[in-house]
Amino acid sequence: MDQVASCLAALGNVTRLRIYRILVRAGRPGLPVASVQSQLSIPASTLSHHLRKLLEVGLVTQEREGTRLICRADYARMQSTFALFLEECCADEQVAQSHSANDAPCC
Amino acid sequence: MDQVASCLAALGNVTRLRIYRILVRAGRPGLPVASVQSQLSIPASTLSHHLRKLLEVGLVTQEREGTRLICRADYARMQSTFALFLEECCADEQVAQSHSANDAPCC
DNA sequence: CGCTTATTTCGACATTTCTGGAATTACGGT
DNA sequence: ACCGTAATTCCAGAAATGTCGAAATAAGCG
Repeated sequence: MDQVASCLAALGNVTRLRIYRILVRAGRPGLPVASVQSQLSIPASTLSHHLRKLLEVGLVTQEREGTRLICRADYARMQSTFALFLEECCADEQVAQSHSANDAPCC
Repeated sequence: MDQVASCLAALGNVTRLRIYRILVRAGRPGLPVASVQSQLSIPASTLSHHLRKLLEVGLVTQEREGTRLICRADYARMQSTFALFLEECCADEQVAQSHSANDAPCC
């Protein structure tokens, strides 16, 4: 629960969401930090702070490749972050006797 | 983008995540505020603040039923919040010539 | 109307977050 | 060893967030 919340909090910032989106789109090969920066035009220190937060919660991994640092989205962590909602949907719902027009299934 | 970020930020707090989870599990019928409170044992004012934030971003709706206020998770908003990631996964990925053992598809 | 239950608003405080300039470390090439 | 590029850490200030008691508002009931 805490882990999910911290991941969501990490993504709940427009700048970090942009960063993460870029990495998600980049797929397995990932991207060097500088390449991410060039797509966002924000100061390097700001980017570094945000990347660190994404690293801390495990949504992103880094691997050094010579002078550059490759960032990749961790898809497993992404999956486990969102699974909570989709799996538990209406788990506690009481079955109603009569179904009205508004009773479309929620999931 | 901003909307998605604000929804994720709203869920990126353990207390609000618990509240939202309870409502997601409750399904279409929803739950009155007091019922949510009894499952969390937090002060009413604190709960009210968090509920307001969930309302503001559209993740939760409220409807008065006599003296009680029924809260429901908005499943459409939940869907649109998470869709971004699953849909855009590796959209920008370059197709590699050779596939190594680590090249499992990410989505 | 007055009472009770349900819920929100107000106010105030401590804590965390976001931002970015300046200095620092990391790495490879010459 | 020195230089240039890549990236992080340090620092500091402004702004937002989380918490909750006390007071206020809303709705039904006798």
